[in-house]
Amino acid sequence: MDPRDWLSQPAPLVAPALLGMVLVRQFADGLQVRAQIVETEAYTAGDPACHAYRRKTRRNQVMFGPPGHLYVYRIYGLYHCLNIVTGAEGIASAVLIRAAQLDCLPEWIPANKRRKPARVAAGPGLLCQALRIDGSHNGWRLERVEAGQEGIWLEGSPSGPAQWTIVQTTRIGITRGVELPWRWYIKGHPAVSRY
DNA sequence: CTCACGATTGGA
DNA sequence: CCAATCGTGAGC
Repeated sequence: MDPRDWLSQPAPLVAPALLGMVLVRQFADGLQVRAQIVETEAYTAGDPACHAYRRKTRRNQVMFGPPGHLYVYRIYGLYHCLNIVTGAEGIASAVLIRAAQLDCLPEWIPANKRRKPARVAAGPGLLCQALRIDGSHNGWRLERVEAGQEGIWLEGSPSGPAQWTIVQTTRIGITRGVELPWRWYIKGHPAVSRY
């Protein structure tokens, strides 16, 4: 299935389907880091917690664009958060990738002995740090590129093998739209940001 | 133009 | 519990 097709569904449908899929981060030097998505949240037009709730602005404009692109924003002036744009073009909708399990430990990860290797991407800010994703990637399209080129893409099938129990809860860290149950994670997974 | 605040994190 | 740190955008 063409990724563009299923990503054009509303974020609350795409978010749980992304669990278990692998976000592949490839660098120009040939290094590839694979991150299995274990926690997601959905944000949509009409959702008071969504950055695009009020209107289209320079920051949120990517969310109004076609699905399959990246919406990356800076948070607290310190970190970045990665979203995958979903839904029909013209309607703001995106899935926040909150946590993932990496297949290796990148050398640029700050040597913090307190954090277990399984948890280097256990949070949206940490995930962007681990995959070296920042504002320069805002608007990028999920697209497999050849070796030697920088790129970000998804692998695996949506809602792949139902080998885990998926838990659905309310979202984390927001002050509006707190009642919407639009957070999903793989039950018991060590890389989930918070339980 | 101003200024309060945030889809976070790490440390006290 | 609280500070770090700064772009955004709502409101004047």
